[in-house]
Amino acid sequence: MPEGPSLIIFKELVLRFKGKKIKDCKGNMKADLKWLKNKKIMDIRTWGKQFFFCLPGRYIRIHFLMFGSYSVDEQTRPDKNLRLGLFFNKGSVFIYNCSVKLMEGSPDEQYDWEADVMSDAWNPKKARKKLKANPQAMVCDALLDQQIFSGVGNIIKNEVLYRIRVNPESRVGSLPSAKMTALIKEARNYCFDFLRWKRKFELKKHWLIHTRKVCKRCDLPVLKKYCGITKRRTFFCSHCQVKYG
DNA sequence: TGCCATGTTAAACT
DNA sequence: GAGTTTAACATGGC
Repeated sequence: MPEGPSLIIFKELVLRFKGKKIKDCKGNMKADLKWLKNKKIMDIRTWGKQFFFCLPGRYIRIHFLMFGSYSVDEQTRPDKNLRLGLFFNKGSVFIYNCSVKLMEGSPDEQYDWEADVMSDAWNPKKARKKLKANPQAMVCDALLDQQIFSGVGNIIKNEVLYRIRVNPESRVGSLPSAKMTALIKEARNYCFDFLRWKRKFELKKHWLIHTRKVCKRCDLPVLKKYCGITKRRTFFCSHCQVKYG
């Protein structure tokens, strides 16, 4: 669930509640649930891996973390682990196992939409500038930096680096200009491929390196290592992916 | 069956 | 106080 493209699918699923009033709400989230009652959903947005129900003067921020899940128009009663359940005149949204917070203001004032790889406002030049500001960072860490590539997660990181043939432990500042361009371009491109495959429930089928044992290009064993300061699971081919810096 | 993981925050350390 | 490590969240897949 958690990576950026998956949030787009969720957003599309609940978009019909935009403009609707919350008739009732339930759940164990740490917030004043009563306040939500009778509030109108002014807008529904995402920023990377974060999801927002915008209300007058406040917004609900949902982060699905690693295991978060949702269901829309569930026919049965929500189970006891329900974090947040919103009931409308027609339909409902249930959220489980995730971080839910009621925030002041509007997400518009608080998030840089140009950093969201799934957004129309995505600004590759700005990403390049941010990358150059921290040249000693490893590319595997840079791709997971939500301030630069909001929405990119670990699977996307691995696949992007394999696509552009760059070793995950390369230093950002040592990348040739063309590779830097490819990095930024593919980070977004892959997210849209991810989205397309995810819709068809065939995401895994398209993984070229993530969790694979053997490199598809050269047949050598794929390396698995917990790279960078993020120490996330990283799969790569040391033969096909060039190390810079 | 048990371990591990698409993620982030905050507490608990040094 | 700073930077770093660990715990917590909780479930499905292998």
